[in-house]
Amino acid sequence: MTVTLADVAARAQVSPATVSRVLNGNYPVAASTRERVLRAVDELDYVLNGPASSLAAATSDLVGILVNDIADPFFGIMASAIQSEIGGPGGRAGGERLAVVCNTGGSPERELTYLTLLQRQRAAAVLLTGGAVEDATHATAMAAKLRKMAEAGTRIVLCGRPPAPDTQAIALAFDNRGGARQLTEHLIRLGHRRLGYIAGPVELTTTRHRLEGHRAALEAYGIKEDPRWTVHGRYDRRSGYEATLELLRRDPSLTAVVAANDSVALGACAALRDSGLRIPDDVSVAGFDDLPFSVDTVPSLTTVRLPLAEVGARAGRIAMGREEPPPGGIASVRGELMVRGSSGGPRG
Amino acid sequence: MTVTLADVAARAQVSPATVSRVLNGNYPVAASTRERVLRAVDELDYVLNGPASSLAAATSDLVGILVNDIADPFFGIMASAIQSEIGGPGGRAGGERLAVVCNTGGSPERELTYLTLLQRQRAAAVLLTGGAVEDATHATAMAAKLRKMAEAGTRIVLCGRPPAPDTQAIALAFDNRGGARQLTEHLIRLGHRRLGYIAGPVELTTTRHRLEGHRAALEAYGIKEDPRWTVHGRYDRRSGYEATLELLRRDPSLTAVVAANDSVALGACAALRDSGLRIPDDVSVAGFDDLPFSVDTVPSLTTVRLPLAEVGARAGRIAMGREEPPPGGIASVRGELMVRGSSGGPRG
DNA sequence: CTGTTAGCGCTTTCAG
DNA sequence: CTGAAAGCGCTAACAG
Repeated sequence: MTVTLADVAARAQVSPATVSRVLNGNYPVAASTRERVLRAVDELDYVLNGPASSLAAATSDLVGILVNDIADPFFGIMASAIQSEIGGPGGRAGGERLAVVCNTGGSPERELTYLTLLQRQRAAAVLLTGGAVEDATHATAMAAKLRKMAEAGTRIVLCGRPPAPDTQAIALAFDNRGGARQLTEHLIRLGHRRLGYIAGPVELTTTRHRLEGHRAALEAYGIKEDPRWTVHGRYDRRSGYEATLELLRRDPSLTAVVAANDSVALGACAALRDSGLRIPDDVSVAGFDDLPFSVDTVPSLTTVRLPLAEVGARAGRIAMGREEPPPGGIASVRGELMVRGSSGGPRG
Repeated sequence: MTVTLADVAARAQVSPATVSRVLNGNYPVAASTRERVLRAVDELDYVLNGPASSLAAATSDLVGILVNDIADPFFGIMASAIQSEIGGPGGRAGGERLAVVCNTGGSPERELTYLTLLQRQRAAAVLLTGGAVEDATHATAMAAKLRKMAEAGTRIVLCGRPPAPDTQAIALAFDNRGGARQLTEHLIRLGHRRLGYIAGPVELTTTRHRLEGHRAALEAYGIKEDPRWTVHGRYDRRSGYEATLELLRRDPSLTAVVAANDSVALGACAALRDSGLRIPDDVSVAGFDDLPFSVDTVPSLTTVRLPLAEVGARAGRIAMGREEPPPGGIASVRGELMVRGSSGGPRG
């Protein structure tokens, strides 16, 4: 029914091995023979059987990219960059690699499930993007799984995610702490002393690091933090809206709101406006990431730019073995403070 | 080295066949036996070999989701919804399905390549999202490939994409034409007579349909279109910015700008502001899709809401055979006009 | 440069 | 309910 490599071989009057060789292009074959095989492939409309090929070769062309939220451009941009470096020729069997992105939704279970699925497929590489969930049990399970996959020959690269202990996985991490600190210091230098902070979900490393950077800045300037000034939420617009109303309720005298990321900042701006407050005249707002829309908000958003595409591309190349990993297997990538219209001196 | 099903069988003192049966759960096995096998699996830390399994069974748990631009929330939202319906239990071998998204970048070649890759993997289903490229050659190639995949047992579902002729693929299409028409009619009723239109790439169905709807509205109101009023670009912010400047250059008397989608509208707003024009006092702006950020722009964006998540979820269920396809295999999903602050009566 | 020969690890009749 | 045996379609030594 379905045409196999043997059919092609018969038609081209060569052995199956030869067909395999021209298809994989990793072995010398006479030009005329290749020609004949290729023609047969074409005439028969033959498609290589991936599973059979992977089984025999004990590797596959699958590359998995795990993201926390595929609907968030933060991940989309990284994933896109990674894929662009992986998609090209270079895999086995005809060249192309199948770079696929898996959406964990931020759930540790789904993350592990996807890894298992990828492990089953004998994936060539796996890239994990964005913050990790901080939970001892989960971290242990992840480390064990990653180690096992690495042993089985799967390359593991962490992209925009902190290094995983007990795993010799390559990590290109963002300096969230440093970026957050810079951002808050900028606000403090403008004269702000009462700053609200909208943090992400408590369990994420990204959340903790950014919050730590924020607090380090406060401390450096001798500002004592009021517990009412911090609210936790999710990394989305809606959460930013609600958290801002909550902050305002707790302390209407805040002069600045620092958001966990740009989407949250967007919601914060909306909440402030709906509360009759002007930005930045009454309250300054700052985000994080510098997503594409951030320059277009009104006023445009002060934020920390993360080189998402660059890091994604680099991670992709490292995963493909086309670029040297950073020394020690770990690199910290800094963000860049982008001062824009949403931040100004405090009112009064 | 790597533990196989045979190892598990030995340890559990049963035959490989039995292990396979408990793993796939599609065959009666005594509870006590199952227990023993599961324990062995656990103790040995056994992971099913996907390729081997797929080869023997002639199917796989892979489900592919093709998107034009993974960095665009339009696709991210659909992909996320699709995955949430597919990820769950229900696949072979332990339950989970591997739902993966493939980024074509809008390139016909990459689209075809991904399909071939998915075809090789004997994917269980493939979902194609967003507009299709209108090119006779490509359309033919696509149709042929889709047909072949369908014959091989792969379910094909088009999500937010017009039906593919000569393919009995299920299609859940968006009524882009109707939505665009409504939108432009809204503007016309506000009094606008000179409307610029920023279209997407010419080759996409989405672009053509939206433009047709826009023109139908103009015609219905007896407005003769000036060729200078239409500019083509890409579906992103940058393109919207540049196209708007171009429109303004061509005809400074425009009172409204209709954008191909919300991202483009965002760029249009920025360009208008940078040109010293107020929205909507001097120029009204409208987008399409109603992405999450659109309600937060200033002024908030008048647009057409597309039920991306709902359609994605439905497509996912249909692909999994958990929901009946629409009658005739084709459904047209309407958008909803969202009138917001960016549209008002023309100046003067 | 090309053919032959064994499997890769799992599923699935077919018997019991 | 369980076991034995025969492949699934391809790759990779190993010889020529």
